[in-house]
Amino acid sequence: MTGPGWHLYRSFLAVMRVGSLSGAARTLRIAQPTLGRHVNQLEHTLGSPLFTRSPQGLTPTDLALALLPEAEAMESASHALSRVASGAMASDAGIVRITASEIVGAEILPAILAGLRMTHPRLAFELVLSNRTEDLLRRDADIAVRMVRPVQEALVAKSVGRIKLGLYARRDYLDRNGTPANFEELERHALIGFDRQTLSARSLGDLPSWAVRENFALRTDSDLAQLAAIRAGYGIGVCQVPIAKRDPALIRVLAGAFEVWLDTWIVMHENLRASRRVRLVFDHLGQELQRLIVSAHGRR
Amino acid sequence: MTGPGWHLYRSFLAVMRVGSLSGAARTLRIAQPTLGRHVNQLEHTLGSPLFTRSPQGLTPTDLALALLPEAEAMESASHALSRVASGAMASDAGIVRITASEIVGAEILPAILAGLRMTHPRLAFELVLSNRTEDLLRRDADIAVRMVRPVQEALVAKSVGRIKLGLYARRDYLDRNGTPANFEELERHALIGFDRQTLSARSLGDLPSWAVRENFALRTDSDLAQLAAIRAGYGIGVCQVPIAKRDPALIRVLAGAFEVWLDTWIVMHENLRASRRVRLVFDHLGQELQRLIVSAHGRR
DNA sequence: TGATCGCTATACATTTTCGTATGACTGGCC
DNA sequence: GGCCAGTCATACGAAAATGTATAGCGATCA
Repeated sequence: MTGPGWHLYRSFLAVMRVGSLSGAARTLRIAQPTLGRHVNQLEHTLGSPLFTRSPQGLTPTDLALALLPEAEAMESASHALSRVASGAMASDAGIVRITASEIVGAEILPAILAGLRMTHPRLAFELVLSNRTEDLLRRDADIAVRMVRPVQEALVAKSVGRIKLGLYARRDYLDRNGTPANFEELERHALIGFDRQTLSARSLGDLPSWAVRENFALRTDSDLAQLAAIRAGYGIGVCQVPIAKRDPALIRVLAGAFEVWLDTWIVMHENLRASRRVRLVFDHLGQELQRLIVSAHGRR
Repeated sequence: MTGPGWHLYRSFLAVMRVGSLSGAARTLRIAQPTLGRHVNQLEHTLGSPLFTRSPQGLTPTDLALALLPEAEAMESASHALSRVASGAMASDAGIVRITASEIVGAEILPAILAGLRMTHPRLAFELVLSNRTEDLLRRDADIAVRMVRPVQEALVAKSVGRIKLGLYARRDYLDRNGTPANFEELERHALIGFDRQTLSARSLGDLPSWAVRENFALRTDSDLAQLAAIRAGYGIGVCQVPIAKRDPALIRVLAGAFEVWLDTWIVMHENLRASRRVRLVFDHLGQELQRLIVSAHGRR
């Protein structure tokens, strides 16, 4: 009827991650026999074994592998619940979990969050850097910064403008290799691009003809690695204009020919409207991002 | 650190729904003092009261209202977990939870599921009739029948063709009021349409000029009520062609002028790929829907 | 080959949680 | 006004879950 208690699945998750009863018991700070009983009980109610025991530890069965993502989803929900409950009384205390792309999360958010924490020192943040768009509905995060317009009805979305993308290289690279004047010349250069076609690459729409995998002299799906390569003078790559402007050594190339805009949204789950803490962060994030974008594009 | 146990929130949910400790205890089949202790403990760990007690029952505070959707999300995850675990060993036993639009769920699915249950009598189904598209990611259902192409990466989607929509009325209504020959004449008729603009109405794209709220002689957002009104001879309304064909009394009007196609998808969560039971239903549903659609449009 | 380390499984005392019984209170109804 | 049906709160014995201590087993290494 009403499924097994949550603590059974918590123990199950720990065993799946650690691989042994003893180790899992240590991480959960409970006794090992307790954990063993939990697993036994879960197996008993399910009617099938979850692990094959051995003196070296426990190895999961197919059933355990099938159950894993579901148990993880429940864990996400549990964490979300704890977050909402955490600073429920005070409006400016508690945890806010934010997801964003790697670039935004590493280059833009830290400064904004630092400012926010100056005025609200009781806030704490959790950052999840990923390009998956489903984090909010699964409640893996409270707030998301996304480059695509959200379509789900249960989400509260706010547009913060469009971020411009441009091609950049470090000054000394261009001094050594020359500055390309058109797309044809680009192919002779050390291009930095994606490895497999990632979501962030796809979101740019149809790719120009030179932007194919074979032309890239450095291929990686990590946007941060691409940025680092540009900064290291490796070659020419795509970079967000507001970020590139902070580094005087980075020079924009083919400014007239290559210019792409990324629609930027900040999104939160509808349920969190009532949480003043999340709203506070949501509003602040919206203001700062908006300010950042218009100021960067104002003095272009 | 690790939030309060799930049983506390389960008790919390029951109290929120029933409104009293005693009543909630009855629904959960536990003792009333136990439930009271649960609520007390939850309030203690949160640091704030959740309810204001009175001899008439408990009324929730703002904090309780904020926590409610989160706790419900966790309940959904818990149910999904139980479903996956339920018939884990056998491939054709257990519960499969399906969500679909009202029309599909009430007019099309029952027959298909009945056939499936003939060959697999140990299957059980749960039907959720709603037009919300987020049910799958929130794990409110295992399988969804949707009229929009899913965009989330975590979903496995299969197209089953396009369902045709047409304007229909019962024969005797047309005998009494005449058959419209063009859209202008349509406005003199008893039109059946939406009340507020619903999602299913919006998914049709831009609406024709006569399809505005003011022209409707019966306004409801329930697709089932619209269908019932057509069948009752109330007037002219939109109906799926495969469904209308089953009722000889329903006559299509303006067949050449009004014709809209609904892309139809059947979707399941990626996590459930390993579940043979869900796959079984997924495949069967896909086959039957596909068969239904092509046969209906073949002998048009 | 014997010592050691890590693992799981069992035995028993302890703590926590739960259920039954009961008291105290409020509101409606005759 | 007094009775009754409903509520929440408290007391105490019963049941369940947990922790400590220990035995048994396999792998590794000198």
